[in-house]
Amino acid sequence: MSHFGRSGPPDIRDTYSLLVLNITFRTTADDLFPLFDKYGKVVDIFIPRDRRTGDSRGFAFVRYKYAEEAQKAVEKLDGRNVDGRDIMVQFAKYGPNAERIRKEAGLGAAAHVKGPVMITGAGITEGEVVVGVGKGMMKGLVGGERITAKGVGAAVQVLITTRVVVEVDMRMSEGGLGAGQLTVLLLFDAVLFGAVLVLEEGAHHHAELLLPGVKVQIDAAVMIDLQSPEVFRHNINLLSLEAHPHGIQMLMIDARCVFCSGKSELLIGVMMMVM
DNA sequence: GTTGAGCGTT
Repeated sequence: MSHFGRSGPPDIRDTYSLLVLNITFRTTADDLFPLFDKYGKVVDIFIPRDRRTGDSRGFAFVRYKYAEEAQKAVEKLDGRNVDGRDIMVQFAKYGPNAERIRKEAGLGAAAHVKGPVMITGAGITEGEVVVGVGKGMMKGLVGGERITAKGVGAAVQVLITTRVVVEVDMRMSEGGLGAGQLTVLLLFDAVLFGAVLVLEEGAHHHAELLLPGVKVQIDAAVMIDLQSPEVFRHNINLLSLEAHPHGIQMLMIDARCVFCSGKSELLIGVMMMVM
């Protein structure tokens, strides 16, 4: 028997569904459970079957309680050989929760503005940061919206799950800061986990990452014009960036900057291209 | 009893 009593669809609210393709026609939910449960709380496994014959249709839906755990399972299990076949694991795109989840991902781009921008130093008062997420966002999401964060310290996380062009534009306003601008331009088509790019002061960074079938190039240029460069620091971390053979595309960025100078001009461009 | 791109049950 299954771990999940098959008396109709369970409560699927607040769950994250993975589609598991290419399983054998003999594979059962009980076979999959120990595999997937290693990476998080699996709340349901459903293997669609032929109405008439009851035969497996060769794929499964595995539902997790938490998105992070589902993501982990994708990372760890996609491509894994199970019972002689290489399974494909990806987020379910057309299920009942798919729309909600896509929205969450998009809203996350906005909502993950963790903290406020820090503006300290002589003659500098508290300022304001406006973070705009460009139009490239998936439709129905936060495209074009602007978020304002006030306070101290700035961090922006962008989580995207599809091909998209994103512009994150942070502008300092008021606060005696002079001109400060951080522009992050992302152009990507694929994802690649664990890539970390830290830009030190004045850095010019170029990295190439090669994945099976996908070439990702990351270009970052930093131009700084500061009166007092020594009091300026910034970094951009590509927290996660995954090129996925089966279509899951995800990128997470953590961009921070600290302006400590009365006059600063900063332009950071990060470009990723898939060839 | 076999097969092999795909997205969902009571």
